[in-house]
Amino acid sequence: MAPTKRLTQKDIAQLAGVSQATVSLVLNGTPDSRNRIPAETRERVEKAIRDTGYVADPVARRMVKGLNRILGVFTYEPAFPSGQADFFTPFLFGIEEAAQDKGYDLLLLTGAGKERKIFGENARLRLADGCLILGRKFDNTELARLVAGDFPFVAVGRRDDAGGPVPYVGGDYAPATAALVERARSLGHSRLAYVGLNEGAESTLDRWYGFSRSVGEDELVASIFDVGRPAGETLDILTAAGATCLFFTELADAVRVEQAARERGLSVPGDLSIVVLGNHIRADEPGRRFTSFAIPREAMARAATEMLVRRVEHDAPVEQLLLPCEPLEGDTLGAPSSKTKKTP
Amino acid sequence: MAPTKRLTQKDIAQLAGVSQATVSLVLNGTPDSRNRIPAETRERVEKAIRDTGYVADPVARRMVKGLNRILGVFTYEPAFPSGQADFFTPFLFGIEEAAQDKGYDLLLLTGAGKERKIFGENARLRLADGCLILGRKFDNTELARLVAGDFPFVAVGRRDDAGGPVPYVGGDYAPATAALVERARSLGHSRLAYVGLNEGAESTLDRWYGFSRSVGEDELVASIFDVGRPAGETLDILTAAGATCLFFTELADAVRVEQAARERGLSVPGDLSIVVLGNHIRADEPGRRFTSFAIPREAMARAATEMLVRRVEHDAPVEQLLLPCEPLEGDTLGAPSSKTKKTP
DNA sequence: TATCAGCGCTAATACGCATTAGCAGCGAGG
DNA sequence: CCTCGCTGCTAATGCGTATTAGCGCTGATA
Repeated sequence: MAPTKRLTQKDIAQLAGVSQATVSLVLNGTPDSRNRIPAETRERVEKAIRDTGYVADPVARRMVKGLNRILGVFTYEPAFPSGQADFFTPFLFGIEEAAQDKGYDLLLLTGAGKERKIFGENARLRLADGCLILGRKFDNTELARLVAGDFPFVAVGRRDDAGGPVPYVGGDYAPATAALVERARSLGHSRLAYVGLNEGAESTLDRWYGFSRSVGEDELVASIFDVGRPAGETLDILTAAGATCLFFTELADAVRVEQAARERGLSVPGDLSIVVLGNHIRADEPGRRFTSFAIPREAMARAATEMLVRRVEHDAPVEQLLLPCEPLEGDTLGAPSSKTKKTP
Repeated sequence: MAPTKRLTQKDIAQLAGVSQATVSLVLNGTPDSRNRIPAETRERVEKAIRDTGYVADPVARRMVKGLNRILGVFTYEPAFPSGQADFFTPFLFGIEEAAQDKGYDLLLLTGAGKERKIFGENARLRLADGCLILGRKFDNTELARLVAGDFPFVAVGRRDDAGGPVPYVGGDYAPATAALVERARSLGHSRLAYVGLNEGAESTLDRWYGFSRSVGEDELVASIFDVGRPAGETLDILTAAGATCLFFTELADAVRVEQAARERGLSVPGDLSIVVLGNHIRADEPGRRFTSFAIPREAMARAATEMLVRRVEHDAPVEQLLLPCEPLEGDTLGAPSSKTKKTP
């Protein structure tokens, strides 16, 4: 049996006793052409539309021209992870909210059956008027192609140039990181350590730059440019170097090191301060509240959506926006004690 | 900057010195029609395609095929709540997974700007090929209209008839509830109590029916057909009635009553057993693990998506599917003690 | 030699919509 | 009486593709 037939303008036209063209005019005629259709006729058409719930086929509409009031959302990883921390949820919430405000629906590109690629067999993306791109890790080739092309898009999260400026809304990690360094310094810390990658994604780089630029030559007593190392080993290195305040890019590392420290009888922040660069999802678990800064995910997503709408509707120029990250007090940063100045 | 004109099959045809139809046949002819194009010609066409990097316009492609490969997702509440428990996430995950499998994208209906209604000013629903409907609470008028219409849809969660059978995938709460009652009975409980609504949503009714049908006349010693009542009051009533095992539909009620019980020196499940009818999101918090049953949300969503695809593609008949809910052992159901048989 | 069956390809059409040109009717102005 | 312009609509077209019907040709068969 054939799939259910879609309702078309022809059907509406028949119901209202007019031509297909008239239906189209009623739906989206310019003020001048619309004026030429008397209220009586218009109402007949509108009634037929209301009765049937007809909506113009986005595909046909897109073909002939113009906008669908649909924003594409492309995620490099599945948008709704089953396990634990859901990275995308706050972003999606912000996007949904802004899209609803602006009167757009969202098209979630699923990566249909295969690996997630924007440009695949099917540039299905193009059904939407424009597209938001999310993901921990972007494919730079694709990004360059997007930049080169003329399809409106906005990245959530700062992205480096890819053959041209990338429109984005990101978090301003560098100053937020610097502010935390300053705060540690003002509490009396002068022996700092950094644990995290110093290369890779832009968000990672920003943290490292923000840190390294605000830290004095002799303040940085140890760096571990790696993540996921055994906590004991990490702690050995850092305490041997006499660090009094540890900066982590990864919450997981911080959690483990904090635990290891306690097991060795070191109190946090009494004997050792710990700072995490950026709040991570589900950091709001019972127990420790790490000193950190807030990543305004929802606000980023809203701003990105609004930026995209500007680009779609008014062909606005490329914008790049970094939103400030407020410091999170937490309870893992305090004044240094003399006890940790030397390895026990 | 003038948008680069999109490359079309006509361009390729010109380059290869053939007709547009030939290009299309080379790209996606059936084995029989393809055979009729000699290798020499095919290669000329393919070379032109390689040289130019031509890709068929997905929009035109979908247009002629009549299928958009888009599934609508309508939620009666915002899909991504910022606060606390996110009801929809597991559903959305299942939907995304199944849609990706089947090669569909998802259109999140935001209810563009206004109150969420399927049939509103803007019945954008029909943008998609079919639609999944989620929500704690449905609008029955709208449901009836959907049933009467010919737009393919599937509800996630059982829904009663609305002028006709509603296609759905739900959780089979009644037997799961009955199984928990049976389990309590086999542990020796003979004085049971029920706390929750006995009217309203189908999911609520199912629990009550499953409970009331499997409970003997004299086993049910107390019922509170309400939710959100003060815990102390609830506990007073139930213990006065001599109940040894309490069944809750709402996790929140159970949590508060359990706490109240402990404050009165009653141990759970030592002195009082508590059962929650259905696992709720974030029930996996530290502390108590209530005895309950698992609602297979992801599986429900996957099944619903697949059902919808069947309806969209093959005009399959209405199906109604209930998925089993596995019991969750938990630690709040144990053998009754004599201590609770009378109010202290 | 007339016929006919492939072969290799193309013209034509449909998909659903937006848009433009323009038709029929009518009252007003000349 | 003949335009002219306005009103209220419709026919026709094009978007880029998939698909079908069918054309002209060649070589084999009757």
